[in-house]
Amino acid sequence: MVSEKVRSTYHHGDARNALLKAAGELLEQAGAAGLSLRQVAERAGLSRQAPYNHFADKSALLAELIVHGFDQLRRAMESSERDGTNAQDRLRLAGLAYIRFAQSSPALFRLMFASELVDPASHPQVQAGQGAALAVVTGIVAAMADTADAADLTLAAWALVHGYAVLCNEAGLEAPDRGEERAALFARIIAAAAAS
Amino acid sequence: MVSEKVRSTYHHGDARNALLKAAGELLEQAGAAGLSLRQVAERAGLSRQAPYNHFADKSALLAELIVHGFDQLRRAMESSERDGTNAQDRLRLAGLAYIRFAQSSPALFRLMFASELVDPASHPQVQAGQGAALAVVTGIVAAMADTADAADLTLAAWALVHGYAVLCNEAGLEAPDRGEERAALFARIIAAAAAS
DNA sequence: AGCCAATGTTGACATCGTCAACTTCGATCC
DNA sequence: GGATCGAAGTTGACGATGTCAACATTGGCT
Repeated sequence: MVSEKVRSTYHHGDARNALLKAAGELLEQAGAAGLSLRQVAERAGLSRQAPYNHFADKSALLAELIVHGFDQLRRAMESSERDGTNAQDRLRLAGLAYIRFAQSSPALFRLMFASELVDPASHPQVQAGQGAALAVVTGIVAAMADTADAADLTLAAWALVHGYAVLCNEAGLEAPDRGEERAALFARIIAAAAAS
Repeated sequence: MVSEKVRSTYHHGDARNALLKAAGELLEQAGAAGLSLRQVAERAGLSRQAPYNHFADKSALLAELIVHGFDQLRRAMESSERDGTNAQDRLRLAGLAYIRFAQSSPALFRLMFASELVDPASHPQVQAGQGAALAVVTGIVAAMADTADAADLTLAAWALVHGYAVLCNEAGLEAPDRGEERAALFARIIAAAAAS
């Protein structure tokens, strides 16, 4: 099924993508700390050192995974947000997409917000990805509050959903099937704050 | 200043505490991933293997640090909460204590919510510490809402403050000196939700 | 005085990230 | 078409790490 075909040529042909794919699989399976470059290379059918032909070092590879993750997250929020009937509903759907993303890719989600492993400051692409994802939230909240409060409420909305997602994943806050009602609760809270 | 006194006896006398202290220092300095047991032992004036006389393995040592961290956090929230003039003000102060804790010990705070490094499920003491800290929030929020909404709002309050703290530390959300106004904002939001 | 469990130490091993040096190949120029 | 050159791939080596074993030292109890 997967690209397990034995490499017949000396050159791989698509090593970079193979490495990224292998890394993504190992990430969810072993966690970011347990992910070793050597295992990634082996799973991609390459030697230990091969990753260094395509990435500066381990954190550069992880940074690519993170960028891809923020892309997925942004797209998930954008596409589900469109189905909302009003601003509060759109915020609810975006929040739900955020929570679902964190639930379905917990290790990637953790990595995306682990500045210790991959410092966004030294990987500008990561910062850009974060910014693009946040912009979705900003866009929705702007429609709910007057401009004076929009920044505060955007921050609160992001913090609320992000905190919930983190606490569920890391502290076992509550069962994963509560996501839907929580997204509704959070949207209601932000809407109430916008109205007051 | 520190306990740098050369050990004259074969037995250290207070090895366990010395190891914990050294680990705590190295944690903030090198991060949880960069903290090595061997460095901890060396800093405590012991040999590589000495930690294994007092802790089952590396994660057991980290678990102890975490427990101590939750104790600090709970105490900080409890003591500042007492100065509040009403429920909203008490929530504001507890939130501020939470944010300040995350700012002053970022590596410890990260470790406390990194289930990948130290799984709370396999370290019951960690879970207990988390629960005790959360109980403070529960106590405050209970005074703001009728019992039907209390659980929802407790969860929201925790998520809001935690998310903000995480995003500041990990994503550089905003400058650390905004903590005070943010705590006030968050308390206002929860109060508004309780009233609606 | 003598023993024993707690505590401390060094030896050894597999694994990891990464630097160096070498090999192989495919595209480009005469 | 054959030489060439850089990109891509490979193995060797090193220091660091967590941890298992085996051994050394000691303080307290009998």
